Order: sequence, then structure tokens, then C-alpha cells
Amino acid sequence: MVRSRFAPSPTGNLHIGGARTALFNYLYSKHHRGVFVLRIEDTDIERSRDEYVDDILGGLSWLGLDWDEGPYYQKDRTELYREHAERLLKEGLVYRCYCSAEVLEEKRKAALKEGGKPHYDRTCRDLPADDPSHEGKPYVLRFRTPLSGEVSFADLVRGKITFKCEELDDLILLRTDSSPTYNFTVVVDDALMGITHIVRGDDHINNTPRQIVIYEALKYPVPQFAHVPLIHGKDKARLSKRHGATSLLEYRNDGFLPEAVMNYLARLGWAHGDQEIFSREELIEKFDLPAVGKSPSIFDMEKLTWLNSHYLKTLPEDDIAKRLLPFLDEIGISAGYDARLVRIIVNLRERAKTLKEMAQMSEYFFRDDHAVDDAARAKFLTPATKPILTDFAEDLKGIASMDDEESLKARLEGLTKKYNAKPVAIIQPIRVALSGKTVSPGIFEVIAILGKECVERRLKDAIESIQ
RNA sequence: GUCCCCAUCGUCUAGCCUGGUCCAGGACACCGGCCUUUCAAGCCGGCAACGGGGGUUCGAAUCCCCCUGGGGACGCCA
Repeated sequence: MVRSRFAPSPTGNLHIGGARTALFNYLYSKHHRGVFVLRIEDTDIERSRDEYVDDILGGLSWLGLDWDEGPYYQKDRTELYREHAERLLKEGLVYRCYCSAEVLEEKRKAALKEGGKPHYDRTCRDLPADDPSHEGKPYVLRFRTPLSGEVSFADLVRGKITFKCEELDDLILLRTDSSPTYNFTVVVDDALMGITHIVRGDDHINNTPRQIVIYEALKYPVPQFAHVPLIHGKDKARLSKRHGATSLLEYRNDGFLPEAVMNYLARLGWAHGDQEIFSREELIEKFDLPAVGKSPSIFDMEKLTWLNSHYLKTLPEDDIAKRLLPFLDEIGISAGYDARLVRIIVNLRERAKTLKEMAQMSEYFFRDDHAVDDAARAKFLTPATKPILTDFAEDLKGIASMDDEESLKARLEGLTKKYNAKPVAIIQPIRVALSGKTVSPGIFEVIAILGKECVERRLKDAIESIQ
């Protein structure tokens, strides 16, 4: 049984990179009909914040990456870590180190200056156990890393990776205040939670051998690892705050659909032939770790946007209509779900790239005091077009239903003949009169959706506004 | 500095494992055309890449080595 996990630390929002790691874990476990575990790594009390936990949980839920177990909080498991540390101490696999943080920092700097590895010099490693000179002094627990030999593992995306033990440091497992550190908790938890596959960012490759030796010391089975490349910003550097490595939820707020974001994230670093569009079910069916690329990819907003328009156009219309509601609300339009709304989105979804944009584009369908574009007014609501609008308003009186496209079309053709003009010359003034813009869905659709009363009112207002 | 990882169009990628069908395929973006009632959408077409150098081989994007470039890690952060 495959058991994967996503283990973020709540020291920041769930950004694009984290979301993709979560997605890959989710897809891998679902593909193998396994279990997806969520664990919050909040051992850094200083920087962990509840609001980040909320953001992470909210982001995952929005994407629909539902976890089967958890969330587990490491904060609640400190006793477990302490027990394991004691066990290692009893077995002589960890030792007390009395070096202060300041001394360590100086040693690191000195080593770096001389061109060496900034590693701990192992001063306390061979201190006699009964040495009384450190009695009562604060200490940390360090792992007694093997001094020679090598550690290797078969990475599911990169193949075999080997490290020499000399490269490994004697990691601190328990701090002075006896709180556990990352490399220790992650091993204990993954082992205890029965995690079989660890899918994480490749910034953890260096931690992997250090963790493997801890697994071995603890006599726990070593899981499989898969290190996926990081997502970079346009400058090819790791995604950070300045690239908009902001919360995933901002994409929701900006009107992106979770289907599009999931599809985009999956294709970032992974491919299945030439296919671009994948539903969640297809992703679960087709996703596999060996197909994940090895090189970092750059986040491309344009492609995400393209996918978003694709889903806007292809998802069920009633679904899109319902999802538009909160965005309408956002700009002060309290609409409800009905046939008219569906009709509006059917016309707008070919043109809008996001739900947010769609809401803005739909404003004039909902209120008479909608924005009117000055340039559009200046160009199309003029003394020259006034008679056209007047004639058209007059024509309308003879038509019972604005859904009667045939009749409307006939009147329009009449006007093109009368004014000896192209259709566009007749239609644009009407479009501006009705929508306040030069751009809108087909004019007959606009007229039909607005309804007779509204169309007459707006034509009248437009005509009166022309000096 | 040391270690680890990576390297195909501007971007996401297919192809690489199992060399020839690749003068390298798809997608986004961009450019042009068609359609047209505006804007989109759609359809058609175009531009555009195997980082460099050595090998191996009849033949290399594909295998090997070196170089270069990029990224990551080196915390009592995760």
C-alpha cells in the first residue's frame, strides 16, 4: 500500500511550488490507490503561525487535494521525538554537545574562510561519558554520523544518488531546550506514519542521506524518495516572495478555476506525450513519478491563463454560472443563479480569461449605472449617430419579444439600407448605447438578455445624452 | 569554497533508458490569413531549440568524458 504525504511548515503561505509538491504526492498515492497524509511541521515555534496553517489547508481544499489522514501536527508529538532521542542516546548513537551556538557560528565562518566545509568539528563527539567538567551545562543532542563509507539511494525521478559520509555533518537532533529539529522529526514521523514514498522538492536531496542514516540508527525501514525540481521565477531563481510566490488562494481570488490550476501545475515538470488537457481523473490515471522531469521549470502565467480560459469555455455552463456569483458580489452585484445568468455566462465565457474578468464584463447586464467608456461615447454617441438610434428605438416598438432575432435582424437591415451603411456602422452606436462599450457579445444576444424595457430605456438615455 | 543536482524553441515539454523512421514533434506566447456585427473564440499558416568540445559508432538530441552555464544545499529553519 502506497502512503505518501505532504508535510509543509506553517511559516508561510501555500504557494505554487508547495501546491505542486502536494499535487504530485496526491496524484501518486491516488494512482496507486494508496493513502495521502497531511502533516504540519510546526516545530519552529518562533515562525509558525496559525494563519499559515489556515492558508495551507484552504489552498489544498480549494484544489481538491483531499487528504486521507491528518492533519497531524508535530507540536502534538514532542513526546514521541523525545523517546526516540533517548533511545538513541542509550544506544550511544547520539551524543551530548556543549558547544554554544556562538562558538559554532565562529567555527563555521573560519572553516568557510579557509575554503573548507563549514561543518561541525566534532569537538564533543568523543567526550568521555563521565566527564564532570560539563556538569549542568546546556547541551544539544547530536547524531553520531558514520565517519566513512557512503550512503546512496535510488531516487524515483533521478536515479541513483550517492554521498560520501565525510560530507555529512553530525546533525543536531534535539536543541538546547530539548525541542526536536526537522531532520529528526521528519524521520520519526515518516517512519511512524508508515510513509512509503516521499515526494518533495529537490532542495531536500542533501538532507536525504542524513535522514537515511537516522532511519538506519532507528532500525526503521527506509522509504522511497522522489525529488522533484523546484519551480523558478522568470529570473530562473527559486520562487520567492518577489515572484508572487504568494498564496495559492490569491489565484482563486483572481478568478482562476481549480481545474485550470491543477492542470497547469501537473504539466509543470511532468508530461504525458503531447497531451495538454487533463481532468483530475485522467491525472490520477496517468501520473507517474518516472515521467517527472529533472530540470527546474519556470512559472508561466500566460499558459495558466490559457488553461483557465479553456476550462471557462468547457466546464458545464450552470457550474460556471454558480462560480461567478461570488465575483459578482465582490463588485456589488447581488445576482442569483437563474436562466438569465446562465445565458450571460454562455456569451461571456468565450471572451473572459478569469471569473473576475467575466464579472467585470457582465456589469451592464445588471445595472443601468454601469461604466461608460468615454472614448466609445465620443466616437459612437454623436449627432451623426443620433438618428440611427432614434430610428432603431422606433423600430423596436413593433417587435414584441427581444428574443425575436429574425425581426430584429430585419429592422437592422432596413437601417443599413436607409443610411447606406455597413452593419457595423449601425451596430456600434447601439452597442455603446446598451453596454457603454465598443466590445460586447453579439448585439442580438445583448438585446435579448437585456430585455425590451431595458433596451428602450438605455436607447432613450443615450439619445438624450447627445447634444 | 565544498558537496549534490540539472542542461531540447522565449516558456512548458515530446523524443533520450531500448542510437538510424528527428534537416527534432506538440502546447503557450508572438506574427500573418480566414471567418465576422465589435471583441473574443474557432480554423489555417509562419517564426523559433538539441550550450561547447572531444570521443564511441557506418550513424548521436539520444551512449561516455571534459568544459561552460544554471540551480540547490552546507542553520540549535523546514
